[in-house]
Amino acid sequence: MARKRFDDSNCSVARALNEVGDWWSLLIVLQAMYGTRRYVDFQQELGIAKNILCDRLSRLVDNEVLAKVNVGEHGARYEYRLTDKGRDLFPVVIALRQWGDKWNPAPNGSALDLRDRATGRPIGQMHVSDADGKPLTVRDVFLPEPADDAG
Amino acid sequence: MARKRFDDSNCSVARALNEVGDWWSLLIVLQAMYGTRRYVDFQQELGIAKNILCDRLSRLVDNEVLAKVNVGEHGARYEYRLTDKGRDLFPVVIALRQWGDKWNPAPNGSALDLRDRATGRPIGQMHVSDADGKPLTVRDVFLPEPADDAG
DNA sequence: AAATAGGGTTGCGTTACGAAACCGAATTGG
DNA sequence: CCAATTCGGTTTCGTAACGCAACCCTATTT
Repeated sequence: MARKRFDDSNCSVARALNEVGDWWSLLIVLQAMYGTRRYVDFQQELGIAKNILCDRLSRLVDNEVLAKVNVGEHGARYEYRLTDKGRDLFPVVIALRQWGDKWNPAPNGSALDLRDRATGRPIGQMHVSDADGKPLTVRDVFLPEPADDAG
Repeated sequence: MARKRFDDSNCSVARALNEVGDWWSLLIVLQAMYGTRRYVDFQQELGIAKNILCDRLSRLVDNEVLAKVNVGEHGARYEYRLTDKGRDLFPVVIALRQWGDKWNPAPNGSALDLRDRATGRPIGQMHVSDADGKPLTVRDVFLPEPADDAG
């Protein structure tokens, strides 16, 4: 039986996981945010199998998270670039990173050190907040249940 | 060959995905945020196979995202409750939800409507920001590459 | 001409996933 | 007290995904 998919789910989290909810896709997006654009570079830097990389890249392109651009002068040379949709995953990736740093610190103790390129200052901790910026926890928020299906 | 795992990865995103990076785990956490605590309720509300649910629940318990509590009066009745670590996934889930709502709106057009329980006001859009709250895009931030391995 | 790099595809074995069946303890109903 | 149902799983089995290695074609470099 096919792996469950949630294209038609009423829950946007489920639909989001449908596109980037597997082991590799978010890591590829992260790597793209590091500046990686070439197939071979993704392959070497992530240590991912080539067929899996092909599959994930084309799926991300299908979902318009990445754009495949032919940059070859004579023949074909491709770049996979983040789209606006892909760049919009930035908060997701950073939230995951901060969670991982907090609860599963690196074995070697190296800390998160993301900084504003312009000012050199570290980025702030992400939080859910109301319109005024007041932080909200899961208990403060009313989460309407989805209508009927998964998630 | 075994599915690649990233327990020892130098990248906190990879380590985070190691714990909640599969199809179901985040949906289970989300469901727990909705208030679900019982095995059967997870099973029915998510439509997940029982063996997969068992596996994911015990893995989430192992990773201390959920806590398994025996609430039985006479015999054994269990509840799976979010830990602090699990509740800390709130920004991740909300960021994913907002991304999904923006780029893959629900087929039926129903919008996100998360509100502060106290004030009744909707929650704000999540963003990466500097210490003063100034929003930062992926281009504004210097992302140090991990030392050597995946992600 | 040979070697190398880029961007894949194909085969094959192992692992994970999903559905359904089954199971023992606990609870509920009569 | 007995039967049926609920709870929280485990087992079995077929399919899908993953990971590796090998191969392939084109283009560039030596």
